[in-house]
Amino acid sequence: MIISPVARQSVADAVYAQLRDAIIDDIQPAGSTLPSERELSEQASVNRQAIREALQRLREANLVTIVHGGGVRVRDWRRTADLALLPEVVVAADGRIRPEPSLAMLQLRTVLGVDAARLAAERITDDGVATLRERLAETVALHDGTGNPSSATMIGAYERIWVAIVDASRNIAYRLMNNSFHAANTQFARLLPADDTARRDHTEPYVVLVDAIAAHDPEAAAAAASEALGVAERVMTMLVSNPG
Amino acid sequence: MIISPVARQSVADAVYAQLRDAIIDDIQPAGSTLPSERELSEQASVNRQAIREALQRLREANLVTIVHGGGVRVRDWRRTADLALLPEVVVAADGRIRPEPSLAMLQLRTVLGVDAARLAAERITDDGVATLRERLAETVALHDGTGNPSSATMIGAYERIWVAIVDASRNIAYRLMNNSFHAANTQFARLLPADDTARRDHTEPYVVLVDAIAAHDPEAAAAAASEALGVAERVMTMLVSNPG
DNA sequence: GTCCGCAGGTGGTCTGACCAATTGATCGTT
DNA sequence: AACGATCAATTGGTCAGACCACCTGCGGAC
Repeated sequence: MIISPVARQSVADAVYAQLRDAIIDDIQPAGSTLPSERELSEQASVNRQAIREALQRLREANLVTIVHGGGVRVRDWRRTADLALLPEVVVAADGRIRPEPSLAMLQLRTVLGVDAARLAAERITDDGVATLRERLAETVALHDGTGNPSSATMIGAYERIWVAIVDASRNIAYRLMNNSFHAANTQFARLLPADDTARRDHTEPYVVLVDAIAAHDPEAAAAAASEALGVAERVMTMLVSNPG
Repeated sequence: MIISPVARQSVADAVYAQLRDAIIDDIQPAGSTLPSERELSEQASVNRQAIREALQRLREANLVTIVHGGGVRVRDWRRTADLALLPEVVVAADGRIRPEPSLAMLQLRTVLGVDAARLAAERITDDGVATLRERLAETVALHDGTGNPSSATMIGAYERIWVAIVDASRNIAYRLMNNSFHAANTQFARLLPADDTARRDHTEPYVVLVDAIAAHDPEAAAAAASEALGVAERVMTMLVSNPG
């Protein structure tokens, strides 16, 4: 038997997660003031330093403002937080997937992916094409093989194709954005049922996509990307809308 | 005379900024190990707690991995950091604008803006239209007025139009993304020359854009958004390419 | 009534200690 | 010599208590 590694989270991590979820879930509404550091440390039975680390991270995430001598105020995260919060938003505190933000994310991913593919077709180098074909071959092999890859393995394989595409687009903003999606996808992979449609073969549109990019055909690449991501979007939409 | 408020930053903030810039600038390359907390605190002549807060924030930003008893390793931020880092990337440690990431960001903003406009045209409510027209009127008034608004004021006015559009698109991912752009724009506003083209009147395409969204015409809205953002992109491209 | 000043509360910094995990050298066994 | 168990040094994690810097609001002086 294989046991999964124990998730060790520090005290500060736990405090941070609690406060973050309370803010996202509007339990601690925007504009309200958090208890003082000393009070929080007493409530949580932890040292004040741990509280401080958590609060500073909340500030980094633009979830609160901290005023020296004043206090800690909750901000309206919808108006201040950035995309880094998305992976936390798509999963509720109780571990369930939130349908609405999830679909919003998939929509954004499609738009970005289509344009990244277009850009990649314009800018890709010979080395980039080689890498891309390699990633595609690995993904196809996973489906053809006699093994029984997990859905997380499959999602990872498709993600690596996209990493290669975004790399080829030579746009650091697209790159960072793709990293945000990766974090959110990791959340999904943990939660989706083990035997789901993610393991079915969706490689056909990717073959077309890679060929279009390699041929330096931006419009064809965009169309193929739209197709490839549209499939994923529909699958995920279904899974998210009626879980289980 | 009016003096600008002094930027008070805590020691932990200063440490964080230093380490972050060292990582982004590859002075502390990916894979390398940072000095121990005790050593850093000695080097910087600050408390170990301040060092810890900075390191935890670096971890939050996916710039380093921390292993209990192991050490602090620098990650490849291009592959791990998310869009929240973009505002830090567009401005170098010495305060100068980095052209390449800046153009990448503007490109991404155009793609997202066009799609947000399309979505807004489909989903906007009557209340949303009213808010949008109000924001537009405020921006137009700034140009028509006899006052002499700063470029920061103008940038803020255009940003509020976009906030209204993104709100109307009812997509939380687009919303968070727009917040990331706002942070980056704030950086720009601080650095751009006081008397620049940002203060010129760019409202015409926005009038068309708002009308198209109000008329629930997605394609016209997308075209107008492309026009409006294209202008901004060209202006910024010029400013960024040959500063001063 | 208005204004000033002070006291109490809040975040920011510091010191020093101990706990927990990793690492690598050491030493013994095979 | 190769391997493995052991242990000490190193590093991150937590804790306690103190003091400084800043903000706020109450109360007294005017």
